[in-house]
Amino acid sequence: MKNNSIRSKAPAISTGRRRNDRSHQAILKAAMELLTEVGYRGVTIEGIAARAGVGKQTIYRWWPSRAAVVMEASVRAAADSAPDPDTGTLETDLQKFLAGSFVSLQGTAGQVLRGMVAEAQLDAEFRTQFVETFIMTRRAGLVQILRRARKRKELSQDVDPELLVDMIYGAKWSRLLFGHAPLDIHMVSQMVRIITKLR
Amino acid sequence: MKNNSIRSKAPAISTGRRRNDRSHQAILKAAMELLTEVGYRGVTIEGIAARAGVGKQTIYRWWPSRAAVVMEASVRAAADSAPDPDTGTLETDLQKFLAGSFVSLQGTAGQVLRGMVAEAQLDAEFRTQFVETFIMTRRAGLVQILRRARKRKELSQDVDPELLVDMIYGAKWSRLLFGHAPLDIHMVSQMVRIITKLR
Amino acid sequence: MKNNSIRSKAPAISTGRRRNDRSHQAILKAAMELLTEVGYRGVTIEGIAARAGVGKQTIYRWWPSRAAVVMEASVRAAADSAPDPDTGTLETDLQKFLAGSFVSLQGTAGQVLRGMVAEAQLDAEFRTQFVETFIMTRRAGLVQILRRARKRKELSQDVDPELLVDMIYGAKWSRLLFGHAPLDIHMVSQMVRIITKLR
Amino acid sequence: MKNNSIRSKAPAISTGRRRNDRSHQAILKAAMELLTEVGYRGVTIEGIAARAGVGKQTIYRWWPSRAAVVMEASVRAAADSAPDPDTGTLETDLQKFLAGSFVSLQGTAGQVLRGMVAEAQLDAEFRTQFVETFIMTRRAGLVQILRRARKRKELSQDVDPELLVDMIYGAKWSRLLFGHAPLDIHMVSQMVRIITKLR
DNA sequence: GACTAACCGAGACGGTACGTCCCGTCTTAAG
DNA sequence: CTTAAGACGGGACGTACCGTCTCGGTTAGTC
Repeated sequence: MKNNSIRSKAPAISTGRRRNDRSHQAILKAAMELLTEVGYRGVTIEGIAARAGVGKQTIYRWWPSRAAVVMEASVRAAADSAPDPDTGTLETDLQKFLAGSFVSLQGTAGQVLRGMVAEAQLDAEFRTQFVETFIMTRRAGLVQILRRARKRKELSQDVDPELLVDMIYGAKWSRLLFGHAPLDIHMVSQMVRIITKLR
Repeated sequence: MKNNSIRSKAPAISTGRRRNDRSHQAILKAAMELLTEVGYRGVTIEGIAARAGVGKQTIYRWWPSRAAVVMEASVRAAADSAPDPDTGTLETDLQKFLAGSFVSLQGTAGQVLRGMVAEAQLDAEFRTQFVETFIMTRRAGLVQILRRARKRKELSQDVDPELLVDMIYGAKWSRLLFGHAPLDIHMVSQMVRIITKLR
Repeated sequence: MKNNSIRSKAPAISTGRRRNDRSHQAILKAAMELLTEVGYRGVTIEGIAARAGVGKQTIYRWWPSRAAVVMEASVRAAADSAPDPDTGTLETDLQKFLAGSFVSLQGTAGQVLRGMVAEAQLDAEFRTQFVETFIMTRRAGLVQILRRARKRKELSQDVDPELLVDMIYGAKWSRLLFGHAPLDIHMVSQMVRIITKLR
Repeated sequence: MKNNSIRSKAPAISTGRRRNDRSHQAILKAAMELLTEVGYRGVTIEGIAARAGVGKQTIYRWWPSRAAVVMEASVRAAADSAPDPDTGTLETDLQKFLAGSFVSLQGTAGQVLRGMVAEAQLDAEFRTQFVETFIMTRRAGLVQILRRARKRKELSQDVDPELLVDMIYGAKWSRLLFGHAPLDIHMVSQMVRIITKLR
C-alpha cells in the first residue's frame, strides 16, 4: 500500500498552513484503539477527537465520515502482504493464498471488516471507496492464480474466473458475516478440493 | 411463516388488556413504508411511531430494536415462496431455484436485506435472530437440491453440500453487498455450469 | 408577579407526561448562579444544563433562547415590590420611588439587566418580551406618580408624562449602561429638584 | 475626526513592511457592508476577512475585537458633523441640535449603535472605548448649549447640566434601545418645551 | 356490571452524538 | 516582516434520537 491516505479529501492547492501529520497519526491511532476497545458501533467522532487530543473539525476536514477514518486506520494496521504465491499448481497456490487470507480474519481484523461492510450498506459513497480499496484489491490476487491455472488447463475454459472468485470469497464473507460456520483451515481444504475438480 | 411475530417478546401472562393488533399492523406498515422511502439508515423508532400514530413505548413493548421491527416487516412483505423445485436433474433444479432467488433482490427487497446485514454486524443479538430467520431458512432449500443431486450421483461425494451452499449464496451476497457485478440471469447460468461440473 | 413563567412556551394541550417542575426550578437556579459567577456572557445553555443536571433539550423545549431563561431567572430573583408610594406630594413620591429603584441596580441586578439590554439589541423577539416584561411594568409606577402630580397641579399640563418618564428612566439607563457617572442618591435628589420645577 | 483609526494598536516600530492601508480600508468596508446586510450579530471576524480578501491575522493584528472593527467602521460612516448651533436662545439651539441628532438614528445608523451598546454591555474594555469615543463626544455639544443657556439665565442655576444631558440623551437612548415610542420631531419639540421650563 | 391490570397515545425526561460555526493562535509560502 | 491562506485545539451551538418514565384514558378479561 503505497499511498497510506486512502480516503483523505483532496488537500488544498497551495497556500496556508499545512496538514499536521502528528494529528493525522494521532487520529488513526485513536480510531484503531477505540475500535479494539469498544467495537465499531462504539467508535464516535467525538471519542476519536477526545482521545487523539484533536478538534472534531480536524477530523471532518480530512475524512467524510467515521467509517472513512476507521477504514484508513484499518488499512494502516493491515500491512497487507497480499502474497500471490506461484507454486506451479493450482492446488498449492490456492491452499497458500486462502489459508493466509482466511486465518487473519479470526481476531480483531474480522470484526473491523464486519463493521466496514455494515457501513458500506448504509452509506453509498463509502461503499464505493470500500469496494475499490478493500474488495477489488483482494480479488485481484485470486484472479491471477485462477488465470494462470486456466492457461495450464487446470481449470476449464468454461469457468468464468470472476464468478469463481465471487464464489470463493463469497463463502468467506458468508461465514464471516453470518457466523453460521467456522472460517478455518478445514474449510480451505474442502474448497480447494471443490475447485480443483473444475478442470 | 406461521407465527407472524418473529421477535415479539413473551406476551403478558394473565389478565388485562391484550395486544392491540391494529397498532401492531400499523407499526409494521409504517416501518415498511419508511424503509422504502428513506432507506434503512433513515428508519427510526420515533419515525415509525409518528407515522403509525402509536406511542414509542408500544414499539419497545413488543420489539427489542429497530432492526427487529424492520425484520418482521420484511418477512411479512416477502411472502417467501421458497419453491424447492424437484425436476429430476440438478441443472434444472438449480436454474429454477436460483433464478427465483436472485431476481427478487433487484429492487427494494435487496436494499432491505442489505440494511439487515448491516445491522447484524453491529448488534450481536440481532445477528442471531437474522441468521436463524433469514439465512438458515434460505439455505435449507438449496441444501435439499444438492443432497438429492448427490444421491443421484450428479454431485461428487467429495463435495460438502454445506460448503457448496456457502459458495453459491456467498457469490450472491458478494454481489448484493458490494455491487461490483450484476446479480442477473447470466450469472445464474454461469454458476449452474460450474456446479454441474462437480460430478 | 402572578405567572412566574414569563417566557415559557405554551404548554402542550392535553396528553403526555407533564412538565417536571423540579427541572424547571433547577434550570432557573443554575442560570442565576452562573450569572453571578461568570457573568452574562459566560452563561451558556450547556453550562446551565450541566449544572442543573438536565438535558439541553429540556431547556430548548421551554425557552426559546439563553436570554429568555436568564430573564425568567432574574424576574424570579427580583421579587420586585414596585412600591407606588402615595405621600401626597410629587417631591416625596419621586424621592421614594426613585431611591428604591436606583439603588437596587448597584449590584448583580444591574449587571444582569445590562446583559438583557444587550440581548434585546441582538434578538428582536427577545426585545419585545423584555420591553413588555421589564420596561413597561417599571414605567407604569412612575407614570402613576406623575399623573397624580399633574392633577394636583404640581406638574404643568404642558408636560407629557410619558416623555418625562423616558427622561427620568433614560438618565438611569444611561448611567447604568455607559457607566460615565454614578447611579446614587445624589443623582436622585438632583433629578427630583429638576422635575419639581416643571409646575 | 482627525485620526481615522480609533482603536488601532500601536503600529510596528521600525523595520519590515508597514501596515497595508489597502487591507485596512477593505476590512472597514467589508465590516460596514456585513453590518447592514446581516446585522451586528451576524458580523464575524471570519466573515469580514473573507469578504475583504484578507487573512484573519491581519484583522487581529490591528484591532482587539470584532466590536472595535465595527466601531471604527461606523465612525467612518458617520461623518459626524456635531454642529453646535449658537442661535442665541436655548430653545432654537436645542431644537436644531436635537433634531439633527435624532433623525439620523432612524435608519442603519441606529441599528449599528444598538449593536455597539450591546457589545459594550458584554465587553468591559470595549465599553470604555465606546463611551469615550461615542458617548462623551456627543454629550460635549449638548453640555455647551446648556452652559451657555445657564449663563444667559435661561436655565436655573439649580440644574446640573450633566444630569440634564443624561435625561435628554437618556430619553433618546431609551426609545432607541427599547423601541416603545418613536424617535421623531414631535418628541424633540416636546422635550424642548420641558427643558425651557427650567429657568 | 364492576373491577382492575395491562395496554395505549402522547410526549417530557436525562443523555449521547451529531455536524457546523466561529473563536483566537499558529504555520506556511509568496512578496 | 507582512500578507493571504488556511489548519489547528477548542467551545458552544441547536437538532435528532435514544430508551425510560409519567400521564390520563381505554379495553378486555375475571370476579
